[in-house]
Amino acid sequence: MTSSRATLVQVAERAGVSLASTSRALHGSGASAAMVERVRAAADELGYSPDAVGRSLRMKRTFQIAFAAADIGGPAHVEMMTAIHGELAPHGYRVVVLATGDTAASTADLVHSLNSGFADGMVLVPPRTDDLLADSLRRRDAPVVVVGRASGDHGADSVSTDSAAGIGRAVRHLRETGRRRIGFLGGPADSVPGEERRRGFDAATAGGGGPPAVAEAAAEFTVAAGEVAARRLLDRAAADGGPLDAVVAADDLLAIAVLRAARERGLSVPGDLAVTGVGDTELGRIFQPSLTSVSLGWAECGRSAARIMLDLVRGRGEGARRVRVEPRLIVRESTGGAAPGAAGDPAADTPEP
Amino acid sequence: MTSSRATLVQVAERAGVSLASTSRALHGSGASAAMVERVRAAADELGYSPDAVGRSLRMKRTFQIAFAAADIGGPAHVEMMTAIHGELAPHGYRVVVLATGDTAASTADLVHSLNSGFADGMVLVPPRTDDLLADSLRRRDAPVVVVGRASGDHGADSVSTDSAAGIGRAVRHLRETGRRRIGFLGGPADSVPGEERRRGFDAATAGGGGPPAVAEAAAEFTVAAGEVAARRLLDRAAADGGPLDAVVAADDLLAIAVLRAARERGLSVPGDLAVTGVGDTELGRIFQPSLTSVSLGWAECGRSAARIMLDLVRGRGEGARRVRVEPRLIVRESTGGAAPGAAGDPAADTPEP
DNA sequence: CCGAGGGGCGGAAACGTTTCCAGAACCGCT
DNA sequence: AGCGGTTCTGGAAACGTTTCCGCCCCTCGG
Repeated sequence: MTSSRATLVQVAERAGVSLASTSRALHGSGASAAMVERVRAAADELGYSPDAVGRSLRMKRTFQIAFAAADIGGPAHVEMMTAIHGELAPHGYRVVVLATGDTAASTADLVHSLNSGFADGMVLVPPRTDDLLADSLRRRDAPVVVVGRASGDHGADSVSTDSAAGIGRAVRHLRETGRRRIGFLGGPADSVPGEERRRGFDAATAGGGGPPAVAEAAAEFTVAAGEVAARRLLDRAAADGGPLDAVVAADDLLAIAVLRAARERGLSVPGDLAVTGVGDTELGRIFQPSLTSVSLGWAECGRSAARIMLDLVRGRGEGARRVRVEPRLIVRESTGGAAPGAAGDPAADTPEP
Repeated sequence: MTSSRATLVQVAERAGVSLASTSRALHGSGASAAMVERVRAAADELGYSPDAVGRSLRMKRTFQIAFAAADIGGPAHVEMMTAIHGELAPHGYRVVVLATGDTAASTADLVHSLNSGFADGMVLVPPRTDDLLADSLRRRDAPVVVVGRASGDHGADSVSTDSAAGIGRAVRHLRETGRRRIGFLGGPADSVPGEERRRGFDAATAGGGGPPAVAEAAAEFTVAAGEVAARRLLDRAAADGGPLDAVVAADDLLAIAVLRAARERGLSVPGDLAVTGVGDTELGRIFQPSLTSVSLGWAECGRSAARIMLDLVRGRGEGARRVRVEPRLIVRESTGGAAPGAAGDPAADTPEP
């Protein structure tokens, strides 16, 4: 906290030239070499650094992009945020993080707050959607890229992964490796991912000839909640149609909960029970047994969203784009895949598209 | 992207009152009830929302706080960021995330960039420190709170945990539970945390009567790098003074690497080998066996830093504060502690201060 | 009834920057 | 020498807001 900062006018005075020339010399073009030299020197002497706010006011651009999600600490959002930051920072954009809150209404409020112009655009991961949110999206002043399926036709661009199809791949993989009785451990049914993944499981198991598929839902996407639901799931299946030989979980944390419940009951994984998760998180990669998981490509979603956003704020928006990132199944030990040589080494994993 | 936004002048015209009164009616005080009513109505009709940039220019406050760390995706930084956001958002402040880069020089640049005034202050987690950074901190225009030990006396406030003392607690705990030959698996020796934790281990084991302590350092704080170093550590100890019965790792990821290496060699944990980590990450809580770990209270660090920052930007800065967060040892299965009833349930853990 | 005080309002000046516009200087060409 | 064109410079006007400073008028106390 030394002195109060030098302004452009002071630099101009010191250099003995006009304000306009000073500005041009520092940032714009159309200044002579001598002028640039002279102004640079004056600026250096004064320790001048341009004021971001003044510049924003004039240029009507803040060089900031907002990233909003319900829980900014969750692995999915962290991965996206990191990717977004990595994509945006080299172009001179800053990332400001916001929390949507759990409801669609609070999310709509957040979108509305963007109208105060503190950022040039927003990458939004809505936890839930409804008409109110769609309305809010339609009335926005700045570009918004929605990550994940968002209901209604707000005019916003979107990036999403077909997690339902991803679940389908997990089910197919289990069938192909000889599993017959597959259970589903889902998440909160009223959340965007919870609903979609459940739908994927139902679609993948519909029309199968065997005993009806059994499903349970955890109250939250956490190991603790998952463990309770996993016990219920295993018990219910055993009592009603025979024990499961595979569980598809809607999330890696839930899958790990299944792993723990299985160990409680003395079931070996993948011998007695195969388990798959969703998200391809570091946790699942490192856990023992390592976890077969549907990768939703969060980092890639983030990158795509950031790139679209960059186009939009630069005025290259041609209609609402809808980018889809392909889910991939990463086979590891929990469904009988090979143990990776070194943990965290992606080359050792077996992608199965 | 409907129409371009309404400004305060337009609201004033519509309400038929002066600009000054309009501003007062909406935000300030000293406006009659009738005036407030009238202006509110006009603002609503026009869908007015105040411009953040204009306001910032005038008020010389952006209502933004920067959070900067080397890898914003790491568990420590994520936990801090979440805590900072949680503390700041209710007071109307936004959080913008920045990456420092790996070196002290790039960190210094980042601190310098704060002089452009895009944020009112910065919470900084420097990956490495040197005189250049200290200089940069001394010349800053906006308040900075440094998290973690930062060398030199820059005048900035700081929040840190004595991780060296935390390592000491881990060593004491191992001694008290009958471990005799304790090894250390450290991180990069030239990083701030790597250096400090190594120092803590040396201090805790100095003067012990037994065979000299054995230590290895991983190239990075990752499981993969840790596994390589862990194998070296176990081999070297066995060849030179007898096998270890405990390993203190400088990080939870490194501790998990030790767990894997132990399993490779058929060592039971905690039977043959006790293992402790640092960071009390979710990964360690969930892993099997669950990991005894030194909690550095990252969330608390973040909260404290945010609170100090809030005081600073509000002008209540009385000299450089140095807050210390106490490390706590969380005893779990990997050193013989009880298995938690449900994963992630902190009440089931055994804190040992 | 008069003066002091205060609450409420409007005019205008900032805050720091970029950029439009007009003018000046200079160059090359006929 | 005259003229069209290019290159550079300076003046001034925004951008949207808050707040200082007068001014008016009302009220209250003497």
